Amino acid sequence: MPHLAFPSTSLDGFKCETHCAVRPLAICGELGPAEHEEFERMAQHVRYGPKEALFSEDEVADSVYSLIEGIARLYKLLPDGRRQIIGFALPGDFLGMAPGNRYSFSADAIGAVTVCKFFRGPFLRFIENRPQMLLRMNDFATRELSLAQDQMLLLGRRSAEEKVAAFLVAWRERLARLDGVTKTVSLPMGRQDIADFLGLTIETVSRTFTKLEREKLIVIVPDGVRVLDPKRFDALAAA
Amino acid sequence: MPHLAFPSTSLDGFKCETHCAVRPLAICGELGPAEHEEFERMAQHVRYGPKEALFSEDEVADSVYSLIEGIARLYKLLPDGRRQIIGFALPGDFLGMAPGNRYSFSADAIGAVTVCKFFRGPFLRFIENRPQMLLRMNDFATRELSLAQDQMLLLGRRSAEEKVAAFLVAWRERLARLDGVTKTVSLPMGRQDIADFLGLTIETVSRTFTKLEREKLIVIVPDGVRVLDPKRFDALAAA
DNA sequence: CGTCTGCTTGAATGTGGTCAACACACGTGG
DNA sequence: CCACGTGTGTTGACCACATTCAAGCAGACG
Repeated sequence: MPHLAFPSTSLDGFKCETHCAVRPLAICGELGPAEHEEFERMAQHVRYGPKEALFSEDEVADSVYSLIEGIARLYKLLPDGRRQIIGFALPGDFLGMAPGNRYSFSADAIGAVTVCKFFRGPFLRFIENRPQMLLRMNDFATRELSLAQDQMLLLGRRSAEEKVAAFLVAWRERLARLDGVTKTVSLPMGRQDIADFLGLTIETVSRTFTKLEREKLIVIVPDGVRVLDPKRFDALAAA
Repeated sequence: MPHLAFPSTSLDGFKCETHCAVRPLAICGELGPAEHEEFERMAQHVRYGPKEALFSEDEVADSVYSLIEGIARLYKLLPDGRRQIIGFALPGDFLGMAPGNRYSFSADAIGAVTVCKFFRGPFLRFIENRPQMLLRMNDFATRELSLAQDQMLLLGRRSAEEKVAAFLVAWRERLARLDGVTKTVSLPMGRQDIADFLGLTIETVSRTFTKLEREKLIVIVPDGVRVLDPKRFDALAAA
């Protein structure tokens, strides 16, 4: 068993109004003060340590989650252990909607993670007569779907080098939404995670990073890369 | 230019109430008689011939579509022409929701196709105060997303043989929702389409079909396959 | 007939995978 | 302090699976 740094705990002192930097991006971003108050009362704020599971595939989906802080990996497994990471969740992302009554994938924390957790029943009752919330849910789902389709194109039709380049470009853009544009792209996930996201092996990912560095496109730094030639880089990753 | 068998035409005589066999599965499946009447008045019924485009990636997304009859392929292209089919749309499927104001993929008819076409503006106005419709849209999006995630697992982590087997199993299940369970799976799409859906080449798909036939798992018939050993077959495709 | 188009088959090639060794940064405990 | 773990990432040599390139076949249609 991997060590679980600290177990999930409810944080009573945590108030979304004051702490939640990603509020405008999150599912609750457009609620008025009164409604947000009510919404907030349904929420449980929960922390997870590195590698701790938020939920697992095939579990009964009793909760939905709004990620506030940290990064989670979302993945599916084959019976023999092969893993495909279907996405990385960032602050503001909404997790846990399932087509049936069970989760269709697993999610666990990469570093330390904080979420707003809602029980499915109350959550659904809250949104079911609020068209604004439903529209926002639709936007989220549509955006997720579009990202998934981009990823299908990547997985099915791009070479290893294109996969890595496209990943770095896309990841940089997602981080830019939160932190603003930077030249140094931080990569909180490990090489194995990147490999499982891109449908490659860890060795190929490692080799490709080195190759991109030899070609003077990036510099590898601790927990990230620095992009040297954004122009040429975007071209490699071009859609 | 590929020949366009017959141009899209509006069918005034077509009434959804009488003809639309997939009504219960479609987006409009839960509308009451009065609301459905209003909904129907916004719809344009349009037919497309083989290979005709319903819409294309990057076009302004002015319409949404409910597929009534026939099959469409949904795909994305890379600048150099590589294609990834992201899905096949069947009767009852809902198409054309985009994250921005442009389509994020292209769709064209495989055989003859009939759709209900709605202009985006009126459609959004119709649903925006109907939580029931919004919930249904959410269900559709969630289901699509889940399929997309399954496909990512397939594209990233399965071998050619597993891809083909999984595709046939999944396709058979989707057809079963419409036509009921059958041993003969009809494949209206060509080998190239299957290849572009599975992230393979046409040669590999063809070889794999032959291999599965040699192994007495399937028999290849005109425009489809007959599944001989469902047990062993499902095992190959196992999630 | 001849010419399409779609599909299959064969042989050669190459990209990414597998297996193995090694480097390096962390611990922890002697 | 160093020896010794472990986990993570890099690199090399070899190999296999799927691709590429090329040819051939069957059916549809003029």
